[in-house]
Amino acid sequence: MTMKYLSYDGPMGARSKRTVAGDVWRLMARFTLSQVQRGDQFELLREQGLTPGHLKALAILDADAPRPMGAMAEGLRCDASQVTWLVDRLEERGFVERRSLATDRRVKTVALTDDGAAFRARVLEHLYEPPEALLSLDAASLESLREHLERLPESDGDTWLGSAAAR
Amino acid sequence: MTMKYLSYDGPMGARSKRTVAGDVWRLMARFTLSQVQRGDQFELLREQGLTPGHLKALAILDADAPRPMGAMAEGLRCDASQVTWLVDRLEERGFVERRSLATDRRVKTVALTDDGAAFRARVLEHLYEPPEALLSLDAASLESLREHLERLPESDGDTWLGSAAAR
DNA sequence: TAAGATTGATAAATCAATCTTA
DNA sequence: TAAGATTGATTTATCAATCTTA
Repeated sequence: MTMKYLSYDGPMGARSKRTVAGDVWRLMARFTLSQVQRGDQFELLREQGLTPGHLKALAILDADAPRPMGAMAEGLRCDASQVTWLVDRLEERGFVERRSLATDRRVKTVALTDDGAAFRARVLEHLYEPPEALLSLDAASLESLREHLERLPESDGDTWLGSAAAR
Repeated sequence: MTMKYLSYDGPMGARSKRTVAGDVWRLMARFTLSQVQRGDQFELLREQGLTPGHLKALAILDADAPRPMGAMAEGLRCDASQVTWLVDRLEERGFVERRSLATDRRVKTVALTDDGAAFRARVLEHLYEPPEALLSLDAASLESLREHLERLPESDGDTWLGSAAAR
């Protein structure tokens, strides 16, 4: 409020809002990224010699609907060659299988196996476990956070685990 | 409330709190990671042919206090050899310089140059700019988010940009 | 020709030697 | 011997051919 005359972003409200948004972004990014870096979420994957990219690949597969590799690359926001590599590893472990598409023989689709669907479920459940640090907040704070975070716009696509490469 | 008798996490309060925390974690992680993946924050770095790891390295340097490479590896939670590589690139661009420590000639410290300090400031400022999506929330929501996020415990160390490698 | 998947080349990370100084 | 930095080997990503089918 004391900076009213220093603002050049427009009226006081706008300046203040941007500042608060900056604080929120810094706090949220710091917390999330330092938690992700701890990597507890990826234990199960590492046991299998897989990377966070493989989790992302599993996450965008649907047990009932084999998905073309090209569509996976789009969903993962990564290069087609990376999908080749990811699917190679997943196939070696018996989590997915490639199928040829009868209607267009250029296309290969990727289908989850039963093992793959089970592993996918376990690893996603583990991923979604809230970090201990969050539980140090009281119930009312958590409710409030949920309420406001729910208002954020959806990011387009299904890229919430970061690039296939990111960890 | 309808699940009271299914809970095995203890009293209803505990079960409910963990569930809410899970929602918060999912919402927060999804938002943060999809924003980071867009990579707008790293434009300035890419122009210089540098990676998010280099930003992290710059971020933990202090213009007034050269830092031993070993201490950087600790701060960055990465291998010493990665620090060698990061500092090589930063030195090529004139952003830092290696110095030998007179009191222990095994140690090399890394000092920001004037150019490095200026670049560090620009790039951090850019990084801290809140994403547009956050500004779609109203001022009251943002204030509430800030208030509650501020209660989160500090992550130990200064690793908030993720591993030196992560993007 | 172009679309879709793969292979090969390079970049950026981790892990295991190596080399210098304490 | 051990600590600190570097170099080399391997893994995981990106970018540029290549190979097959439409």
